[in-house]
Amino acid sequence: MRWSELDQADCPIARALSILGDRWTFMILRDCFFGVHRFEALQANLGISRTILRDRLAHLVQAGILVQRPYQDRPVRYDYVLSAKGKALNGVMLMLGEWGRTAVDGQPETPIRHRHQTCGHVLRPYVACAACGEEVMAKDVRAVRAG
Amino acid sequence: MRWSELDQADCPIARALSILGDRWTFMILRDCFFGVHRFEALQANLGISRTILRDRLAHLVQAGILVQRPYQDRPVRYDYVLSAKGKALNGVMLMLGEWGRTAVDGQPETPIRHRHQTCGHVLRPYVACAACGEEVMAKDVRAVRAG
DNA sequence: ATAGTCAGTTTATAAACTAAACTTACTTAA
DNA sequence: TTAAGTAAGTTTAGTTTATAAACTGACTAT
Repeated sequence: MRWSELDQADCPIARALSILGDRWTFMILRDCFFGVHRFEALQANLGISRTILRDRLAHLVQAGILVQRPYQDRPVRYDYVLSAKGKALNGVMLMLGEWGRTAVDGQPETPIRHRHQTCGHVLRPYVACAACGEEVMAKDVRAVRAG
Repeated sequence: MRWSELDQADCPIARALSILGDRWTFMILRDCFFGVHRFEALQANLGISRTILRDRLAHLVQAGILVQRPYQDRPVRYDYVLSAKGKALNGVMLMLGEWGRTAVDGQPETPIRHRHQTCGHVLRPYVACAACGEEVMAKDVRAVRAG
């Protein structure tokens, strides 16, 4: 099976990954969350090849995750900024960073990366259930398979 | 820059992605969360090539995310099951699925995939702050860049 | 004029992926 | 006791993708 056929899958995780699941797209989005918005800055920061960056940015724009916002004319140059759909990835990003800190590095107390502005504390994100507000543990989730 | 150099990065998201960020690893883990544990089952279910599956499973075992648990001898055959480190990805998986449902599909009411056993409701996961318990919005997170 | 910036495009080369057949080590049914 | 079947790979050949580095075009600043 080709990766490009994955958007047909009967599973929201598969469809999400058909957009985000390649080697650089997630990293580009991470930079967008950190305020890096321009081609040259992304290329220099990620060390990605320019060909692939062009390709991935075009995909993300087409998927409605990034939006091109011109910041000059003659020649036209764009900032690549997160749309609402892109900003909706915030939760995924936070949990991915938390996993990297705690599970991969084994040390949650790395140099501060996020602060929760509303309460002022260093952010330790966790996933909660909208119905009961409790933290969702893996063992308490009954997954129903369908593709 | 090569993808393989990414594990050196000074960012927990980058280090997480150096393990998970290729085209199939996340899909393999999704299947593990859904209870698919064997080579043939994963291969048939994902439609991935056997060469890549072998490679990715070996990587995940080496990274301590999956554990091989023998289920027969002569010849030895293994189940690939999630370790604690692997189970810690639960939050990432849930948020990724939620993003797929709401942002990509635009319809949160797809056929039920997860139920929260402790409260009995269909799971609508969100990311909360451990300090204040409030939902974490993208605008309320001050990200400090460092690589 | 000359150099510099930004966002690409082109090209040759290198790496990764796919599909399909093959291998090993068994088990079960005829 | 041969013949199929199962499970987990490995091998091979061919295709697809990615990389690095140079090049292009449209400007701006000195």
